[in-house]
Amino acid sequence: MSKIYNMYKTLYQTYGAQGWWPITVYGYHKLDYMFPRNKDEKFEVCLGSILTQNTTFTSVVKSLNNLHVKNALHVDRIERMDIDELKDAIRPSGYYNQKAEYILEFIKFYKTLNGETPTREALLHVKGIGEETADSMLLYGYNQLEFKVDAYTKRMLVHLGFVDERAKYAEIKSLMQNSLKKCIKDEKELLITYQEFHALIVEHGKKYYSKKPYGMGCFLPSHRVI
DNA sequence: AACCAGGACGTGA
DNA sequence: TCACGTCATGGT
Repeated sequence: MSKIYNMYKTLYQTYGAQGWWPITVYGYHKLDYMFPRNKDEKFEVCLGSILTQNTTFTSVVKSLNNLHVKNALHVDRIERMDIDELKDAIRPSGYYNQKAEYILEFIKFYKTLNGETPTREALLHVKGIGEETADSMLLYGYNQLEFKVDAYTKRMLVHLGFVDERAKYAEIKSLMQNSLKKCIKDEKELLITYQEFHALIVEHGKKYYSKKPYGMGCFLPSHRVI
C-alpha cells in the first residue's frame, strides 16, 4: 500500500535491527531499546546529537568516551569544566570551538527543563540546534514521534523520485511521517519504526548515497511510473 | 590528495 | 528566502 513503508520493510530485511541510538556508556550498539531512557541516557543522546553534526558517529564515540573517562558525562561536570578541557575532549568530532559553545548553550536550556521533555520549538531556539538535531534529541532521547531527516534521506528520496531536489526539511519529514502513520496504528511500533528507519537509511546511505552519482546500485524501487 | 562525514549559523543579495 | 562561505578532525 505505502511505498515508503515497503521501503522500510526492505531495508529492515536487508540490514536488520540497528538499535539506535547507540549508548556508549551502558553498552555500544545494544539492541534493547530501554523504554524509557534514564536521565543519563537522555543527556548522552542530546550531547551526541550535537557532536554528530556533519561527522561520523565513530568520532562522536571517541569524544563521548573522552568525557566519560573524566567522569564528565554529566550536566554539572561539563558546566564547571574548563572550556579548553571541554574542547580538547570533543576534538575528535571536529568543529570543537562551535560545538563546545553549542553544548554549553544546550546545557543552560537543559537545566531549565527539570527533567521534562523539551518542545521542538524551544529546542530550535537554542543556538546550535537546528531541525535535524532537535528531531534527533526528541526521537532518540525522549522517544517522541519526530522523524529525523538527514542528507541521506533527502538524497535517497530525490533519487527515487519521491521528492523534488528543492524539497525542504519539513516536506520530507511530513512525507515520511504521514506515510508511516497510515500503516502503523500502534504508537510504540510507530516510534520504533521512526527510530529504526532513520538508522537504516544511514546504513543504506553509506553504501549507495555517499559518492556521486548518488544511488548507484541502490536496489530500492523508484517512485516514478515507467 | 581530494572528498566526505548521522549540520548549523552568519552573511549578502 | 536562498545560495554560499565557514567551522575542523578523521577516514578512505
